[in-house]
Amino acid sequence: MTTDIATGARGRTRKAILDAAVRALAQDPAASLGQIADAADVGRTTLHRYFPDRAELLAAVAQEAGQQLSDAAGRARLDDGPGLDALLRSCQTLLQLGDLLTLMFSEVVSIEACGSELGFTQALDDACARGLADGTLDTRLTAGWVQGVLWSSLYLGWSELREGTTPSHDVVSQLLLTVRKALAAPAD
Amino acid sequence: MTTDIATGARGRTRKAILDAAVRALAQDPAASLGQIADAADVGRTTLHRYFPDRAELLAAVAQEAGQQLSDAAGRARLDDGPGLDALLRSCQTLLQLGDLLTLMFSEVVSIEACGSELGFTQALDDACARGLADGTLDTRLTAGWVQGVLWSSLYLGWSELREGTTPSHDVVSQLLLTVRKALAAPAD
DNA sequence: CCGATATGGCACACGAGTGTTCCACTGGCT
DNA sequence: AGCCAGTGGAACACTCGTGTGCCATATCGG
Repeated sequence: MTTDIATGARGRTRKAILDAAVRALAQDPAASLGQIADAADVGRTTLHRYFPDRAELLAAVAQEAGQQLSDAAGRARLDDGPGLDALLRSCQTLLQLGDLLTLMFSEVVSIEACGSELGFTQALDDACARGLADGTLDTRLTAGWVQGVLWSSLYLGWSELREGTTPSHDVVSQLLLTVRKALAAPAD
Repeated sequence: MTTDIATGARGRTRKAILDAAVRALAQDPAASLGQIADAADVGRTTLHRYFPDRAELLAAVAQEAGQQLSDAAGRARLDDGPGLDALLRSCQTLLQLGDLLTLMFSEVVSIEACGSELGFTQALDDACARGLADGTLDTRLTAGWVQGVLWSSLYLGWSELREGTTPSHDVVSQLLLTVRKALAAPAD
């Protein structure tokens, strides 16, 4: 407990490196350790002191991503209410992951690898299945396709958001609108 | 004309290298020239004979992509009929680009760089504007967002297709269904 | 004040990818 | 046969990222 993972100087710089890694890798999936160290305002030596390998750094980033992912899923209350509403809520919370979304889509870290550990993937599957069963989702679509629409739309939203030219509110409203229209069961 | 770009042995191996580059770079955006040469069943020396630089190879790939892109756009007849229908047609033709889509999304090749030259970007913009004006597209959406939905859905469809687990016909039908529902103007 | 901890800079060795050069081989053509 | 374009392989030098070790410096707590 004297050297906890989040205590004092060690914890602070560790987090700084991790954050910088997410930022730098999102901007360039092949960013060198030197670039990451620079982004963290840290010497490359120090980076190696915390993460001996590039692989270990990536693993730590993946773990961090998994944590954020399951936090966002928790905030979305995936188990509550109609399936479609749960998915739309998760759109909003997942959008806050920011650069982590870029990392998942550029496959620097795999969604399955860090999401499955904490049951996130399972919760999302369940929400899709529930939505197809409770009549809120279009049954002409596969559960897998529904998830795919969610992720690709999320990526689109984050791209627009990162661009900075569209106000955050407009992005969210257009995102929710298109996803709902695309996935909702037909009126008749 | 004795040494045209597509004539005889030189043209054939050039095309083989280009195709292999698309394949290899789609699978791994950081593929080495050696890997590309292997994929083309060609010595690395030969590859350098055709494309002295890695940059030149990438430029050639981009040009090829631009050509394919504008061909697909032509087949989709972007200027004909209601805007929404034109976009749905382009979904189908663009899906045939295959690995080239992966290259565009992994930003090995930028859509703007190779698409703008041939007026493809312009034609797509026009189709979106026409759709918003003729009442086939949902006017609550931005033209930019409409294009974004098109591309991200296209990426989703190609991902499923490449996976190989879903039959081609099912992918196309789900793709067209979700895109149409997402972008179509509301019934009332 | 002093020691422990954390950090930064520097230098080194190592491997991978790249671009170049040179030479040998094969095929088709006259 | 000889010629020649096209090709493949080996060798080389160069760059860049990586991982390691060492030493000087700063900062915090006693």
